[in-house]
Amino acid sequence: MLHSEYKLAPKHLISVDCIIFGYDKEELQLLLFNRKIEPQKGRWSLLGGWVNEEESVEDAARRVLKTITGLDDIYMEQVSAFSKPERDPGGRVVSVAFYALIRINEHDIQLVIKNGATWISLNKVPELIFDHNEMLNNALEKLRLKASYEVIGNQLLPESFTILQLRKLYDAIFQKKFDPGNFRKKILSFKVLEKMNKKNMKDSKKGAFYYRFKSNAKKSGLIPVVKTF
Amino acid sequence: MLHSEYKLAPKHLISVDCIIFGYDKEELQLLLFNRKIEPQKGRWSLLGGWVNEEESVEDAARRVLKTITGLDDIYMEQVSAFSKPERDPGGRVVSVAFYALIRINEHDIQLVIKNGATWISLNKVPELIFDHNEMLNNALEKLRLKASYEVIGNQLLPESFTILQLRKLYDAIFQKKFDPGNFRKKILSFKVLEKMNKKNMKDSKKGAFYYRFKSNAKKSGLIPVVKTF
DNA sequence: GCAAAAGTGTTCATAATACACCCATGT
DNA sequence: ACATGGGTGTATTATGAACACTTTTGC
Repeated sequence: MLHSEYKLAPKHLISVDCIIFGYDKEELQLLLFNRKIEPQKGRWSLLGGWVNEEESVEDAARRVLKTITGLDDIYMEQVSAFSKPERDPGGRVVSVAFYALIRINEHDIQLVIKNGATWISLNKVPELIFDHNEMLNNALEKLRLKASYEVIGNQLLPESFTILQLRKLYDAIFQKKFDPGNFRKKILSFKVLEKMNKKNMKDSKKGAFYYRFKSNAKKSGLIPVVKTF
Repeated sequence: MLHSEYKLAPKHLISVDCIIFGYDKEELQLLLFNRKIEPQKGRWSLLGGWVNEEESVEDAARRVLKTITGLDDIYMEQVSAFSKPERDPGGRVVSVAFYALIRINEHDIQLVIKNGATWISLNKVPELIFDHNEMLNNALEKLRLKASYEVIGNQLLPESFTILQLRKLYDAIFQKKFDPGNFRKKILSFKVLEKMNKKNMKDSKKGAFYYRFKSNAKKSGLIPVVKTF
């Protein structure tokens, strides 16, 4: 492109929308906002925000995530840009969607409530404004793809967790029941988890060892973690 | 977001950049532009263009692809949005990258030349302006992922092609040699190709049947076409 | 006859799947 | 005692990788 063209080119509003996933009560949860004021009062939406002059879309997403959850260093992945001219009735806005994974019990729940946000289980998600349902579906697809090829959970589960908890997370993500024995063997074969000297005595009589992600764990590349489709 | 906020929010230039892949001479080719004028004269770049007021980024990409190649209905996939504030020294521009697959012999080669574009083999790609090399790498990764999970080639090869041609395309994409027998069996097992009553007598003495993609072919989901990583 | 790709078949190693089975313990 | 998850083992099947082998035909 030419320098001279820069002044002539049209400018656009750019927003970010965040699909915020958490995990609680054996289900994937989504942080949603119920609009308190017109327009669109009472309708549900994702967390959104404008992109400022001197920031990347990633920085914008981190900024809005921080204002709502109080957390820095949230794990995020870009989903896609959404840009149909009519997607937002309020004006022509190009939005870049991100999904974020957060530990549901570590964020500032008061801050979240104050901001009018609610955790809603994935299979109870209502109709959302604009193209937010489409964004959610794209995000879920990306999350599933990621979970297929590497052991995820570090950003959704507590620091230490049992294989049962991890398996139930996978059950929730893929909406199917994984075989306990096979799942354990497969997950441990990746050698990204380390067994701790602590046992969870709450969820079973025998007690299950806690595991945590190794700090130096490398990713698996394209070796399937689970076969799901 | 609120209606009232729309007027206050900052506006940005948005561009699209296209990573245009073709296949010729047993190699993946990339359509690149050598700048004829200052600034950045002599340097190489991807095909880019501004996004207009009333069009989606996909429409913008299709539009610039059409002006350069003369083709409608080009196969495209969104790669990612690139938005570091300093990525373009000419100004703050958020760019959405797309990769496109085109049949290298079907486009208007005169139009391409007139526009100052050149096909360059993937392993001879020079340093590109801005973050265009990064865009290319992201696009290649996406293309490889796609080729891993479904039989691609419909958009890169001629309408009818031999298994040898398809295998060489895969060799080029993954920069490795696939075993002829195993590749044939695996590809045909997906049942997305149909054998034609025509033989290619050019590339072998015995002659190889031409195949083409079935028009109704369904995608494979997550069953690997080839193992590559 | 040789070379080179076409096309099929065979063998071996590895991985996924479906279970069986014993363990530990709170109730 | 028994129910429940923890954890390990195993038989069966499916898949991938390596490669042998036969076919065809232009040179």
